[in-house]
Amino acid sequence: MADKANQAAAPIAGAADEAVEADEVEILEAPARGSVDELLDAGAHDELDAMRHSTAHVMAEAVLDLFPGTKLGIGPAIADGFYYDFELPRALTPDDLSAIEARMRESVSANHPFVRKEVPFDDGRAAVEGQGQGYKVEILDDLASKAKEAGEPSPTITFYEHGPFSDLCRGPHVASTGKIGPFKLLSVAGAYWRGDAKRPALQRVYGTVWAGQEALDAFLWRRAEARKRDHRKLGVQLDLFSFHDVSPGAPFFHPKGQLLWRLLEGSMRELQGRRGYLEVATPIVVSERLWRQSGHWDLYKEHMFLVESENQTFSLKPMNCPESTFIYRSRKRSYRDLPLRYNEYGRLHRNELSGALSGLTRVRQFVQDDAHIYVRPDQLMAEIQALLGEVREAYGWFGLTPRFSFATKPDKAIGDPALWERAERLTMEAFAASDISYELKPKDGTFYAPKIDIYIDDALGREWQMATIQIDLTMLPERFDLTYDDETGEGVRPIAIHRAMYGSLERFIGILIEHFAGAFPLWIAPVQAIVIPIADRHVEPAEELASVLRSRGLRVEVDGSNNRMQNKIRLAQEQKVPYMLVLGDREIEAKTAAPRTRAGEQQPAESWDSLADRLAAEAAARGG
RNA sequence: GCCGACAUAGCUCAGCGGUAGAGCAGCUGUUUCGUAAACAGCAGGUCCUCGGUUCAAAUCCGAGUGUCGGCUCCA
Repeated sequence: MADKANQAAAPIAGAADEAVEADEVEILEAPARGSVDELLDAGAHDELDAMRHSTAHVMAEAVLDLFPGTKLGIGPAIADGFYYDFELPRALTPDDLSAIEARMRESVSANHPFVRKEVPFDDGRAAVEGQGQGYKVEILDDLASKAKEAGEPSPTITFYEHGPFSDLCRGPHVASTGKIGPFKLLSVAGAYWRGDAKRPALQRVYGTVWAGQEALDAFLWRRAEARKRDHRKLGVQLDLFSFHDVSPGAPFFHPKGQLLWRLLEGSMRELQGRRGYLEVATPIVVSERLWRQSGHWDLYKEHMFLVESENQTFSLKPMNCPESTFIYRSRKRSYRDLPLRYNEYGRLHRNELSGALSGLTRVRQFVQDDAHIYVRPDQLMAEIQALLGEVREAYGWFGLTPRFSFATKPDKAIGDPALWERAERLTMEAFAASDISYELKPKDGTFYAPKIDIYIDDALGREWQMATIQIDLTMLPERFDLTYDDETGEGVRPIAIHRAMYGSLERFIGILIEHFAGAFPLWIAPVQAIVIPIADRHVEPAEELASVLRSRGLRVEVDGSNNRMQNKIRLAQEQKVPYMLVLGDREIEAKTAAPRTRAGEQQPAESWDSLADRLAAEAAARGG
């Protein structure tokens, strides 16, 4: 992102350089003011970035003013705002943030111009060192050594000044502090200098700034909305799952959460059955010998849970792939056997850092809807095409539109280059044949496989990486010595495709909760309809109606409590039950029901049977 | 793992050195109601755990556990 921003900013910086020759000093023009949408439409994202970066400078000015002696780290523009890393004598509190914000507003009101100064390297380094800004000195020394490696002299460096504040900075900036739009400081968090746990921990202050008040408000609304939809909160509210300290990083699924899980799993099983997958199950506790053979032992050991027994070391499997090869090799395979599609709902354990755990999205154990497909090289393209179709179908169940990326051979890759070339070409042809566009990510594949990643944007416009398809040319086939006999009886290596559609079921459920804000589509709603009898005398008919609906496979509850109807509706609404069926004298007499949807829509009354047929059909159709 | 914050009833939170509180949920009773909260009563807590300071600790200090915000989107 920052790289992109910097590249995009390059022409501006170039123009500035020319002006510098004429005048020594260049003031960059401020971006045109307007809504963020206008800026984006105008392709002016980098100008918004310039403003964000400028705001970071103003924040640094304020912090330096309030906490003299503060050492500055870096302060870039980021996706929705900016941050700056500081080394401070004490931890910042929320009150400090307000004080910093107030001080920043003064600087903005003063409308200090941003002034660009270009100085020879050594002078700049001396100045920074004189200010006691050790981190900046380190940045400069890195620049110098990089230049030296490239056989170039130390570069000229630039400072940006506004008012009393001066900072080593590549720019660009807005013309003056007054051009900074409405902003807000958001949070403070720890961050290592250069992301390195061995280096000092700095305090990172995050803020956001936008071109206009509406844009800031919209951002803050999205942020608040995301908080409301937080799956950790909704999971408790909707009684789907809970977490307990006896097993950090692992959810306890309640009946409704487990039901949701089984519906997702069932739907995928149905698709896989149609596509000729064969479900397998492999052991969870596996000898370390397997991981030595697969190569995971060296690379992944510290993330594995180890178990000792009778002088042997076992691990809880962190991935399924090596084990499916044992099934492949359990008998001699013929070219006629392929493609062989093994799918497995395997429970995996990965010992993530305790600080990295978070709800359902970062867990220590999860289930992957994994599959390993062994194909002949001549079957590769057709199989990829089929897989792309599977992705589209499965994501369609949730009304999600998948986006695809394709990552090709990295520099340090293993395996036959000709095979790589062929696999990449066939994959691109499969995309073309499926009429699917994709983003090409050159050299971004894994060391053993070109890789297709699938992304979605959720209801709040957040991007999530979901499914993945890896075309494994060498890892499983070579390391586990997989072969099949071709027409001439000669042993040939198959290609192994690793694929997961949901990825981790846990994470997928977390994303669905946030995407739908807990209001699941009918087909996965744990309770699809609730019958609400108005008075006691209506409870028995309510049970009758529920039976009719249940006989069509619908998941139905009856609220037989002595609450008032209004309260029953409110509770059902809070549980995001798709259909509420209020039953009183009128309905019972006519044997009808008039559904109220959770959106508050009142649907016309219809007979119990036709209602049951309609809802059952809606559920069977899946779809978000 | 590291930095910072937080941990009080099932949930959301108040109390911040002097015997533990509210709303919601729960239970019991009354109410039988027409599309987002009927009324009353009752019950509910090793104030995360362990240690320390103090006449006295939910409150202050230390350690542990868990949760939350982060830990290159690089001048």
